[in-house]
Amino acid sequence: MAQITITLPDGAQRSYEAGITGGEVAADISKSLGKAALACTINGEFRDLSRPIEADADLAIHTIKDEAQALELIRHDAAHIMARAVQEIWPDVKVTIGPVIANGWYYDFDREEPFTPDDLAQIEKRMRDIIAARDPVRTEVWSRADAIAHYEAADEPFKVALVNRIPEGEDIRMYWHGDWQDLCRGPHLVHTGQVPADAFKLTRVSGAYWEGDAKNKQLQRIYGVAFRNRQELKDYLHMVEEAEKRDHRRLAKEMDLFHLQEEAPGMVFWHPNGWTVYRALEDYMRRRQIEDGYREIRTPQVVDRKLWEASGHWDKYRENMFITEIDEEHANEKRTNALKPMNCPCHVQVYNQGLKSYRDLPLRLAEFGSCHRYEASGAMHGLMRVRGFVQDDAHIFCTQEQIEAECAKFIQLLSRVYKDLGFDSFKIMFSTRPEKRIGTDAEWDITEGALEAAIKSIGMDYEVDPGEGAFYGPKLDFKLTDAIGREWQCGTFQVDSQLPDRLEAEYVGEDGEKHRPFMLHRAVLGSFERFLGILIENYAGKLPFWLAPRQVVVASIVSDADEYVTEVVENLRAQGIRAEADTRNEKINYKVREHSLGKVPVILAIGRQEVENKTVSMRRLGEKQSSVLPTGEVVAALKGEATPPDLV
RNA sequence: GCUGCCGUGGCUCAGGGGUAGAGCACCCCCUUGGUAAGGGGGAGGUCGAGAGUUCGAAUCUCUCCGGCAGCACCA
Repeated sequence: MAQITITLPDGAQRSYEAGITGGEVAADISKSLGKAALACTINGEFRDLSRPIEADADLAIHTIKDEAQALELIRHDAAHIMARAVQEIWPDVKVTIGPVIANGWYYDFDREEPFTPDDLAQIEKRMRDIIAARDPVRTEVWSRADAIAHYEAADEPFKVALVNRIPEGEDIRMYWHGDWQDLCRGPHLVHTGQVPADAFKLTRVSGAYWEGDAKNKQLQRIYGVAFRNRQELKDYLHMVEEAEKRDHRRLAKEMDLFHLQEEAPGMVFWHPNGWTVYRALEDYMRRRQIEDGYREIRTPQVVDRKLWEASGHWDKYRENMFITEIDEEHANEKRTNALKPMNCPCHVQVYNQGLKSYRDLPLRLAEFGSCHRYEASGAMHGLMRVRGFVQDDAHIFCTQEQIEAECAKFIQLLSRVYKDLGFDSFKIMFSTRPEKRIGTDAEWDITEGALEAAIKSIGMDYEVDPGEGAFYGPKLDFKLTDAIGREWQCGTFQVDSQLPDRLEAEYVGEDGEKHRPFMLHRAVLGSFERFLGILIENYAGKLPFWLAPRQVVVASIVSDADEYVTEVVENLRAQGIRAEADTRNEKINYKVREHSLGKVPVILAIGRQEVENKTVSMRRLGEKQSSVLPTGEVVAALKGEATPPDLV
């Protein structure tokens, strides 16, 4: 038998007979490692411990201490154990796929009856039985024909489809524990007892389409989460709770920002507090854009279908549009209008008024454009996905040569804005021509080429997202990362030669001839509604001072202080600070609690001493301590803090 | 839109075939109290809408509307 050399991560080398397995090496190194081993990495490939090693190799043995590998294995095996539990309880349920996802896994089943919460409890219990049985995991490589024959005999049509999809040359691998068997790439644990019985939880059920396609059959998906030990599971569940606390829908109630109601699904009723934040953000954006050479315009919201037919929206986008008709009884003319879902066609109308010269380009037309889109009922979500919203939209009409400079200028604006709003990093995605598109390949070559040249010249990293462009042109999408690591796609920059063509935009060039301009669609925030949702969640409601709806509450401790409280509020307001008095007949504890829950950044408490000394007792949100300071000093300091970042 | 769950006073929620309950908020009274809920009293709901079953429906059934979670969608 040939001898091979196994090199361990610390550089140590050991000699074994060819065909030895990772598990045997682990046991040979030490008895305890043999027991603790979960899986291994052979020459960089994540493998079962039972995989024979036929030639010299680098080998790493993984135990529960290797977090990434251990979690992958635990979650993956938990998925299999769950599928087995389900089939043991309901033998007629068909299995499909069960991948590992963030924090856990899911498995899709084909079953007529949906799973109920009681079912979940029953499945969990059966899973613990399987774990307690410590069934060894065994694997074999099968031929495609055998695998298909097996799954046809077992009446598992989805597995047949999966086997057929495995590329030629790749192993078709079967796994067993107990009598249960599944098709899987692996690797898996050594036995089912290595999944911690007290560190997983089935979290929810939902429908999910086979192959993610709404045209296909809907399956029943069960989600689970799994960790290495009970504490990690507890920590995770705690984190989920914390994330729920920063849900903008919940905070909106606590802070009295806005509400939604049945009569206008997906349309926001902004309350005074929420609208104050909205306006602070809008005013800021307006200043930033004007500073950057944009001209602001305003275009109609209800527009005849003729324009949408010309732009292509009637054809490509109608199912997402609100269509309006005038009541026949009263109308003496009959026309069909649509609420605008986008601003671009209207902006071209503004551009088209009067003959444009190359000297007018680039022309940057901005609009905080109110748009309406008929979103699927299940898509709506607080402020994040609404049917009526306002974009910080603008269209730049320019020549091909100007695209690069405009792109650079836009990214500079976007970086500045994100930074001002508390987001330090963002990712750029470059989306190229999609399957369904208008325009010729030659036109796409031009727009894609121009956009990629622009992003390259800026020298920032970007990822390519093939086929994800808009139907009229390629785009850059900008994804920012929030305080708890979630990514949000907000900004966009799109190159379009189609719409200027369809709506016949033109300019007179140096040569005296008429030319088509390019049109750059761009937004920094995306929609104000959504961006405010992101801001609220990012700051967990504790908005920066300049954005806070109520910046200061001045509260009296005794009613003798009421008069001075009013005076201080007037002083603050004179400096443009959003201040309110709280002279209610309540104790200071009560007032502090209420305004803290309302996320007011600064509370100024005033008692007899403060009145006497012309001071205030200042307490900042989140701090336990308060400090007594001269009123004038506090007003001046807060005035500084209230200044928006672009005016500092 | 699809699957599941949910819809009770302003908010959070309990109840559940015999015509409604709590806490908080609100109003009134007492209390003037130093940094996250002082005390007492009062008012407030045809239980999402419509239809059906029943002697009787908020409670059971169906349809619709809305919400939540996920899926699909997000040019």
